[in-house]
Amino acid sequence: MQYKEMMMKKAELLKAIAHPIRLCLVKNLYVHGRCSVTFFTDCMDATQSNISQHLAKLRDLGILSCEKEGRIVYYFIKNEEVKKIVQILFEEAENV
Amino acid sequence: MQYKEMMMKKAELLKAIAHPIRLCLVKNLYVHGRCSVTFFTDCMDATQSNISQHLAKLRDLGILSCEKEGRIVYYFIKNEEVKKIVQILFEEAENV
DNA sequence: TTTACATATTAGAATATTCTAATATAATAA
DNA sequence: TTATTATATTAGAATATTCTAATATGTAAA
Repeated sequence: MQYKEMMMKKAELLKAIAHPIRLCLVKNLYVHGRCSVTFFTDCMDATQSNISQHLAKLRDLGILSCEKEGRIVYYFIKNEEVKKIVQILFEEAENV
Repeated sequence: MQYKEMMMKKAELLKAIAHPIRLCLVKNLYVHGRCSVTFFTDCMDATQSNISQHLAKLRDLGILSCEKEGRIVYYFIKNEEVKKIVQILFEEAENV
């Protein structure tokens, strides 16, 4: 891969999680492993539509993946680099 | 610090480096330790003005710091979290 | 004491992102 | 069936980001 292209790809990865709501989504998924959309809608201060849009963005970029069980959709982190970054960002933090 | 506030701060940190040029800046600084503005202007495909603006943004956020020697300004990474993230992103990469 | 060099600043058009509101879809329960 | 629950999609206004072009500032060499 070319240098410039790599910078664009890595920057895109960072940009995907560089938003308070999306960062909160991936942090919860890092901690809990697997969460439903309703879980996020309940614990976060955002509408269902907005949560769903942010999840879709992360899914489209291949950062998250999901499994449907009945009418509940469970999300989880697919990208290992993202897991490492989340770990670094919150390793000394007390809150979950 | 409150949970939401922390998410905003961490997301802001990520957003600062979530751009191809700024990521390239911090990666070079991670590898070389200390670089002049001209160094970046030469090695990157962007105008002097644009490089300077991106450096200013990173400086304003406390991610970079700089020292002036004569008419040359040398930049370096101040934020340790950013160093760790850059390391993770490029640890397996062959290009520098 | 002017010229060249190194870097910073400003303004604003072009582009991208974000959220809200409304609606759609798909699965289960009544 | 019909209603309810869980999630997704769409449109578009509001806001933020990015780059270019022009100019300013500070330092050193001629």
